Amino acid sequence: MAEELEPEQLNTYFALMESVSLLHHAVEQQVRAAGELSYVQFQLLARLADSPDRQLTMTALADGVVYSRSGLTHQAGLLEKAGLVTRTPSPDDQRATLVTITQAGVDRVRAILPGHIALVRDLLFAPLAARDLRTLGDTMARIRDHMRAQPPRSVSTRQRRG
Amino acid sequence: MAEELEPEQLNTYFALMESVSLLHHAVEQQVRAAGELSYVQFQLLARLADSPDRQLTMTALADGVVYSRSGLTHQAGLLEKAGLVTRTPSPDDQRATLVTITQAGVDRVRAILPGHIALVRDLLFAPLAARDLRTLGDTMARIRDHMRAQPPRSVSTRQRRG
DNA sequence: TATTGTTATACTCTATAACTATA
DNA sequence: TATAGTTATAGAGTATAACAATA
Repeated sequence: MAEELEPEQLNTYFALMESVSLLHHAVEQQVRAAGELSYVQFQLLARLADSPDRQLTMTALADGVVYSRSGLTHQAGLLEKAGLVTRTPSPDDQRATLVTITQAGVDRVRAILPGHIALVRDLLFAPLAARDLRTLGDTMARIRDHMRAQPPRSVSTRQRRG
Repeated sequence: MAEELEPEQLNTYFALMESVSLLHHAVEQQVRAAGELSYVQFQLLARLADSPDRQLTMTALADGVVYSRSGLTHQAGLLEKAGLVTRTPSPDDQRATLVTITQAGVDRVRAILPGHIALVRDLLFAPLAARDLRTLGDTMARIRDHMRAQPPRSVSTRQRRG
């Protein structure tokens, strides 16, 4: 087992991190300009808009987007204050909070989406052939699933999700 | 002429963003645990350690890592206060500041690197075959170069064409 | 006891604008 | 005039720990 990454691995790692950093920076600006939301807030709303009944529990909503409970509480509070979501106790589990996107929230997502899609297409997919796209999608899905399955490493903080 | 992303594009976009988000979160923790640095600080030090004469101007150092001058000034100040870099006026251009990594800075990077490499290998490369790796590296390099070449969009103006 | 979520708090990061100085 | 960098400052994001309520 090599102690180092192969040069090819290192280059791949760097290219991946820089590309996504650039992409993230660009979409962050687009989302803020088109809808006055942070990217995290946009992701939360987009998720709710795509959910059955347009609602999710806090825990389900956090999954994959946010890494601390209090962070989500904070963001949900901001979205609620802006009238984009409502929070109600869950009838199924009295501990849980159901977050529901409002019509204003749906409208906000719709206002952001066309420019967002255009930007992602131009920045991320423009230089890819159809075959590259398929391969990239397969590879990233594999990596994502692998990472999701990793038990959080020994770090002091306890991770969400179980 | 599609107004939307193909489902395959959407899935690829999501898988890419979530994978890198998970990876970023993991390496951020590793870097902090092993060397008490943020990932940005680690990137800055690693870049300096790899540079000729172990030094770069502020502008060159910022490139690709940080998106505002003041942000870099702040980070460089923290690194300097920690004794990991020094800042001196450039002899070539009196306006420029040369940032030089100290031996303590090099040692810090070396303390972080083995665990960092192991983590990236386990999280990112473990599920990839040699062929996948090569393809991913090529694709991400192409995307990165494409994004680097994009003129920064004026976010206030609507994107034209596609 | 474990889980869901909130609160309070503190800290870091980032960005904008005004500024100095050099080219 | 344009560029390199700093300062001041303000706002947003995130995480920790303590907490209450429910399972």
